[in-house]
Formats: sequence, structure tokens, C-alpha cells
Amino acid sequence: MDWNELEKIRLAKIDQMRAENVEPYPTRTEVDYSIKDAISAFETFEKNNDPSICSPEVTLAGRIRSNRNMGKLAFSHIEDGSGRIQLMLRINEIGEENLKYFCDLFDLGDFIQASGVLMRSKTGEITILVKNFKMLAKAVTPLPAAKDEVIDGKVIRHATLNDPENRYRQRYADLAVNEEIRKTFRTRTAIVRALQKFLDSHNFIEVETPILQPIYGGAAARPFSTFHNQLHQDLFLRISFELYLKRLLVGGFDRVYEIGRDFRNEGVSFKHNPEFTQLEFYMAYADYEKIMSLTEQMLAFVCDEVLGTRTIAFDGHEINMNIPWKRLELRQGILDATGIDIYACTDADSLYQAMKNNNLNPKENQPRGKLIDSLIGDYLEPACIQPTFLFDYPRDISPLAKNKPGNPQVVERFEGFVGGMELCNAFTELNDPLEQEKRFAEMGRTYNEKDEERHPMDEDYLKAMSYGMPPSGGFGMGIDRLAMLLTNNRSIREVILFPHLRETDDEEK
RNA sequence: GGGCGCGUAGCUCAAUGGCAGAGCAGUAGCCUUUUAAGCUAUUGGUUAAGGGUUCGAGCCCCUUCGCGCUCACCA
Repeated sequence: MDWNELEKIRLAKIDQMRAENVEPYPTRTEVDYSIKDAISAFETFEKNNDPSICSPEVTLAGRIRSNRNMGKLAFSHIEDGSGRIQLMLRINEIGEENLKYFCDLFDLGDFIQASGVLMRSKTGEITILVKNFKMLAKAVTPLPAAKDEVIDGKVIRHATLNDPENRYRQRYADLAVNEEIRKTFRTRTAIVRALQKFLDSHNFIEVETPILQPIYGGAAARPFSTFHNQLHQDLFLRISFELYLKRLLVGGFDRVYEIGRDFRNEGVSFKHNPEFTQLEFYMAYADYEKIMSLTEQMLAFVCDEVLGTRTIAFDGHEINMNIPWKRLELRQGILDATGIDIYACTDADSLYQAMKNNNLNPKENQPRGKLIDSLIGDYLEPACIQPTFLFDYPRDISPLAKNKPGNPQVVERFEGFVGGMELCNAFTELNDPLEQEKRFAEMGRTYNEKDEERHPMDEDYLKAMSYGMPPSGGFGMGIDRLAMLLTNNRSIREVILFPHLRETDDEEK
């Protein structure tokens, strides 16, 4: 490694410690409380005892976040995963030699432990009056300096690491320095837990299905491909879980879900990462109406559990996640937004003409469903700030969804939009194996041979369906998007710990 | 992939084409209740990389790399 000047100084401190027979990376720690627990234990102690009596001695550990050295007295803050506490090192307690040792060799970012009684400093802050301290892990590279200033109870952050590239490439430093980033990812985990809790309590079973798949499907997306050397087999990283989860419905699991990673070999943007986390669930004896109301309940539950409120702030909007959501038939929505009645345009040509006539710049040579989809993305999605279900979608972009009775061009499908983003997608599942085979073939005709998004024919899936699949509703939702909503982040990279970035030549980065 | 913008010290940021700077961090001191502690002194630069114009380039031009925004793409 190349060390810069600051790092060389710290390496010299490591050498000095070793020369004095002090191990800068010892194996054991003697911690007995988390910082948060120690503080609340001290507050209880204060209530029940004469404050002039010393508290019992505690040993706490954490990372040094600030140092204020005043000659014969030094203050410091250490931080662990639970919180921060001030250390006070007095020459009276530890002696001149130890105080100098601390001030000379202990830097911001080092992990240390400190023992002593808890007390309040003159300003009333709960503080350990340190008797003993020990280096737990010396930091060679200084953390990007960040200082907090408290004005009127508000924490103001100075000189924090805030260049997005550095933050994403060195997420460890970002997390170490920016507490609110850690909070974002705690929230993300809480969201997943809440979803599991909700689905478990509705008798769903969580399962795991293959990520490496010989045939990809269940979504319109280009896959990543790979190869199994020993089996000489081409494999794809899954683009959805759908086809495997529905095989489980055939197998007799009535309610299944999976939360896991999907991989799509497509553009990267503020709402697209090549790998992203998806929830899919399938529910036998349900249809898209039931799934719609289950979706409302589930997301309201997640808000309650994670935020304690159903009012969320996102991108300058206040969003109300209460039940019920607005429901808008897709045909009506497009009619209202653009003046085009898609039911009057039964093929791609007539829809293309209608869009032309309305000055909507349609793309050429698109199937009807794709044109409709572009209308949704351009004219409906951005306007759906408050939770909205759009329902009854065109058949040709929904090859796995069941027909709407009475309208052969429409399937029972809905998408949920919140904050101007597509959040989830669900439908009444097609369970007629012959119809399904026809749909796959239809896709093959409608979509260009070269279009990698068209579904390959999955014979085994048809075989499964031919054993009989119960009438079911299915649902898919991007967890990253939900995390964006609930943490008020406009970029997906802010809710993925290690988002995909282009490679740099500079290996140090 | 296209358009626009950005890249300067470990971090946050300055610098009309004219000596590359500040705060924090660091280093050496002073300081026994501080909390962006304070005070004194001080180290630290391939200005993303490469080329060009110019007496002179962080600044202007070209190329490359990366990031951001945006369009395209994306059920």
C-alpha cells in the first residue's frame, strides 16, 4: 500500500506502541455495556441514589470521534453502534504519563476501551471519568474529518464526506462518519423485517429459488449470462422469481414469497441498479382485487412498523399511505391525461396514429403494449404522487397475466405508484397451460427475434402448469424503491450499501 | 449511448490567464470542565490523466477517465 503523510505518522505511532510492548490490535476486550445501556443505567442510578455517590465502574468501547486536550485534562467522545459518550481524562486520576500517552498516541478513528465511573461534567453531560483505557484497534487512515456543532438542539455537520463518488466507493468511510447514512440502512433492514412479519402472519412461507437459471423469464429484461464449467452449461442470473414461485403453487404451497436479488443487464440510473432486491409473493385462491387490498394493508403495516406513521415525506411531497389507495382504470387514466382512448385503438398502428395526432412523439415500430407503456411512463407515472393503483393492462405486455373476462385485449393486472415512481406490479395469474403456451408464442411473434426482452419458451414451466395450478394472485415490488420512499432518498444508490459503479483505473480508490 | 455540469491538500471549499490559498484534520508548544474548545507556530499540492495555445494555464482548446444531472433505454 501507498501511505500518505498522515498515515505514516500513525504507522509510526503503531511502531512506538509495539516498542513499548503495547499491542495496538489486542485480541480481547473487556466491555460490559453498550454506550446506550450505560447511559440509561446511569440515569436510573441517578434517580435512585444520592448523586454525590459515585456510580459503579463500567467499561465501554467505541471509536474516538473527538479529542479536546487541555494540558492536564482531556475530553474525548467515543461512539459505538448504540451511541456516543464523553470521556474525561484527568491528570489526578491517571497521572501525567498516561495522559500524555493518550494525547500523543490516540487519534480520531481509533477503537478504544475506557473504564471508570460515570458522572456529569460541569455542563451536565454524562461522562466517564476514566481510570483505565486501552487501544483496541488503531486506525491508520484518518476518517474524513467531520465535526458536529449543536445549535438550538440542531446538529450541524461540518466538512463531512459528501462527494457521492467517494461516499459510494468507500461506503465504509461514509457509514463511519455519517450517522444518518447508517440510519437509512437500519430503516432498510426494518422494512424487510416488517414485510416478512406481515406476510408470515398471513400464513405465507418464505422460500428460496434458483438465482442461476437455465432459462430466464418472468419479466421483460435483458439478463446477465454466465457458464458452468464442469457441466458445460449456459446459465442466466435470474431477472425475476415468478416462474419458480408459481411452480411451488403447483406443488401445493398455497402462499409463498421470496425476498432476494434480481439481476438486469440494463441501463443504470437514479432508479435502476443492475442488481436490486425484489419481493414477490403468490397467493392461491386470490385474484388481483384481493392482492390490491392486501398491498394496501401490507404497506400501511410497514409504515406503522418502521416509521410509526403513515404520512411520509418524499422529494418535497407529503404522501399519505392510508388505506384505501386511489384506483384508476388504465384506460381512463390515459384518456384523462392524453385524450386517447386506448380501447378505441386496437392495434399498434391506430394507437401510433392517435399519439401522432395528439403530438405525443410515439416511437416507431413498437408493439401496442409498449406504446401504452410509454404513455404510462410519460403521462401517468410522474403524476401519481399519492398512492395509486392503475389497473387493467394491455395483454401483449403481460404474458403471464389472466384475461379480463369480456375484454380479450385486457388482463387483470395492476401497478402501484407512489411518489411518482412505479413501486409494484401484480396480476391474476394465468393458470391455463394451453393459453400460456399460446401467449409465449404470441410474444415470439409480436417481439422482434433479436429483442432480448421477449420471453423464451419455458417448456418445464408449461409442464408444471399442466399438472394444474390453483387460481392465484401474484405480486412483485422493488424493495429498493420502497426504501427510497421511506427514507426520502431520490437516488437508488442511497439505499444500496454498495451500488454498482464503473471501474476506475486507480486501484487505490 | 447523447446533452449539460463537475473533478484543486486527508475532509469541506476559495483562487480576472500572472507567487495555489483558507477552515478543519495533522505536527510542535501553552492550557484542569471542554464539546466545531481556545491561543501560538507549522507541515502538507503530479490542481483527475495526457496533449495543445500562450512570455505565462487550476483557469482557454483537444483527448481520455470518473462522478452528478438529464434524455434515450428500462413491464
